[in-house]
Amino acid sequence: MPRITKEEKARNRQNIVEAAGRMFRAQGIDAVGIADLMKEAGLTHGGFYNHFASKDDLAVEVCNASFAASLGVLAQAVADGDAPAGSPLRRVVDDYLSTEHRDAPDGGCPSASLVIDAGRHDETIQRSYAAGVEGYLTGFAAELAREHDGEPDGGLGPQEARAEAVLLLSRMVGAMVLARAVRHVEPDLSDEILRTCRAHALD
Amino acid sequence: MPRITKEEKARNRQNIVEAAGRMFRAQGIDAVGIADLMKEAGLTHGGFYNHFASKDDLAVEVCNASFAASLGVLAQAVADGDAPAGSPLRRVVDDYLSTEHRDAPDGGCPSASLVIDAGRHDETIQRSYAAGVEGYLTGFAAELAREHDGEPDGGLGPQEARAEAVLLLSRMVGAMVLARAVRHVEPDLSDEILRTCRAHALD
DNA sequence: TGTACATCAGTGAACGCGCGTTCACTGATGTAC
DNA sequence: TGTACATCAGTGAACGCGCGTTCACTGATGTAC
Repeated sequence: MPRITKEEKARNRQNIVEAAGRMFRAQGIDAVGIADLMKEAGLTHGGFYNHFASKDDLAVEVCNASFAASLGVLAQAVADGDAPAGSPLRRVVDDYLSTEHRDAPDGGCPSASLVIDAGRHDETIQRSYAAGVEGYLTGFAAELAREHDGEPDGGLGPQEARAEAVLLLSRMVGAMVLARAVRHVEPDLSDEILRTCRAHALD
Repeated sequence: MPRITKEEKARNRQNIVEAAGRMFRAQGIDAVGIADLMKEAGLTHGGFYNHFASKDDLAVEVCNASFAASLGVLAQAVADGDAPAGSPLRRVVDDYLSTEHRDAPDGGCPSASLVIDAGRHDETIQRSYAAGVEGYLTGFAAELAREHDGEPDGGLGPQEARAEAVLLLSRMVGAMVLARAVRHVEPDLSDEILRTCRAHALD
């Protein structure tokens, strides 16, 4: 059958990245084999190296793509502005700390799903991860400053907004990894962690 | 040379658990091989199964032992009571979110080092992990209630203390895993995360 | 536009490696008498 | 207490397996003329 169209090759590559995005986040980078991955993308394992120099190479691209997608969702929520359901950050926090996000790590925030994998792999992966975290912090800080703008006490200064962003991300990531770690054996505890942090994340 | 004394066997077993405690926390359960482990304990790999039925079996014991040791430190801090440096919780938080704890995961809190490993392994490991988390929460809640006791506004009710404990643990675990994930490529960001959360963890 | 040929994406067998686990063996310890 | 023997912790080679990666091969696509 091969050789294949250029467009088809590009589509195959895209499929690999997307399959890896889901699988790496759900199971961890090391737990996913090239063969599994390629099967999920509808291909056989041998062709992998027509697209990527190595598994780590793919992991970097996946990390970048996952953060880009995730930050896009954040930006969209902000762009939608204040809705009946509350401020954009309120909605972001509620979505983030939802049971749906906990139970579907394959589509979720890479800050939480890749937090341990990042530190244990290539420097290039760590750099991609760190850049993603920085992106989250910048986005949060900007929105925090905006939402507190024009308040009686003068709102939030840039350093305060940044500090609040760091606190917010730490709480959300911590709550999510803990909730995921205990969810199979202590579902009530898992729910409690999400619920409590949802209620107080924006304090 | 073998056979060996009963006491010596017990000591060897203890050495294996301690070596695994350090290595699993520092590198992750999957990243540590039986051979590495046994070498660190001063033995050869073949003897492993004289002590444990499987690697997962050891991991459960290590998880239990790590949490027990870690909770012992917490209890000790509480027993020492209020010192010049501040309340027991103040000192626990400062130690937890210190750069030393970040840079020496092999001796640190298993809530943070094993948080991803737990969810990806045996149910028995998850149960051990969940029990450890529950232990932390109970300890934090008790101490929080104690420290707020006799305050003008009547202190903290049990549910409030429990909620504060959940928030506190989530913040500390989140800050620590994030700080560790970015420390090699963005040391300033890593320090910032710790510093900011240290300053506000007890708000 | 049509033809001849080079390219190269996909296939699936194969390679080398390291892993968790098993095994035959050794010889000092533990124990029965 | 002394002796004979069974036990069993440690050793290191070996097993089977799955991994990341490589390779020879195929045949449709892309391209040069």
